[in-house]
Amino acid sequence: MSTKKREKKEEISCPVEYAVTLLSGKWKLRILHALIKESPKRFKVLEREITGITPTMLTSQLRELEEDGLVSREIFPTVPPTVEYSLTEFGQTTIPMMQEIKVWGLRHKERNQVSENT
Amino acid sequence: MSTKKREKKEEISCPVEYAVTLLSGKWKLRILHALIKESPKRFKVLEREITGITPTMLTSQLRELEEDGLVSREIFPTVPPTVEYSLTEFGQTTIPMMQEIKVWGLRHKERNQVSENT
DNA sequence: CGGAATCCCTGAAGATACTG
DNA sequence: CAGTATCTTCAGGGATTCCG
Repeated sequence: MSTKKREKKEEISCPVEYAVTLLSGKWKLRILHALIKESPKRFKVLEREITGITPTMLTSQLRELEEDGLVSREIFPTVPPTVEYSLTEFGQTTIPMMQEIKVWGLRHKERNQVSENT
Repeated sequence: MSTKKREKKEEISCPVEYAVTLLSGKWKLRILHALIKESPKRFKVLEREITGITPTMLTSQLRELEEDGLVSREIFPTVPPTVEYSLTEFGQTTIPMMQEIKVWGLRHKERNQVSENT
């Protein structure tokens, strides 16, 4: 059953809380990032790219991103099954946000390293 | 003990993963958001503003934000103890990112509501 | 007021096995 | 290949209590 605690999205007022609700977790942003870099991508490609994720988690996170309209899923009835994931048009609206997150991540990383190395 | 799983930050290469590691969780972004809106703020003020958070969580999240250099803590030895939290200079580098997150949250919220309410 | 410490429970997520 | 289903574990986080 995919009935989780995600159905009370309507009651949220704060936009930040809203975004957090949709994007929190270790993997959502990583998946979006991978799809922003290149899309569509196959399941296995995502799995290899997102280091540390398990297939189970990848599936569940992709499903949630799909539910939220950020990612679309296309199945090709080939003999070895092929499934491709793409950013939807709405998913692409996350690009500026993801860009800022990436920039900030870089900054913090550098900051951390100068204070820890040498 | 504050020994959590957060000490392997140095091994992370992906900037997005980096940011996620530092900001994941329901509360970090909410706290930053609250402090961006106004800073410094007292513990109780934060607790009231961030609906749903428990004092325990607020404390622990503030400690982690402090460790990561995003937030600073100042104690005033008044009779009823006063503790104020502020964004550090580095914490203020999150402002553009937070702004994008907020903007995106607003977008998604509106999008959701038109498809759910008449 | 602003915490720290403790107890406890739930649910997130890993491992494994099986299917189309 | 791309999943689904099940079982189990473990730690995040709530409630409560106590302290400076």
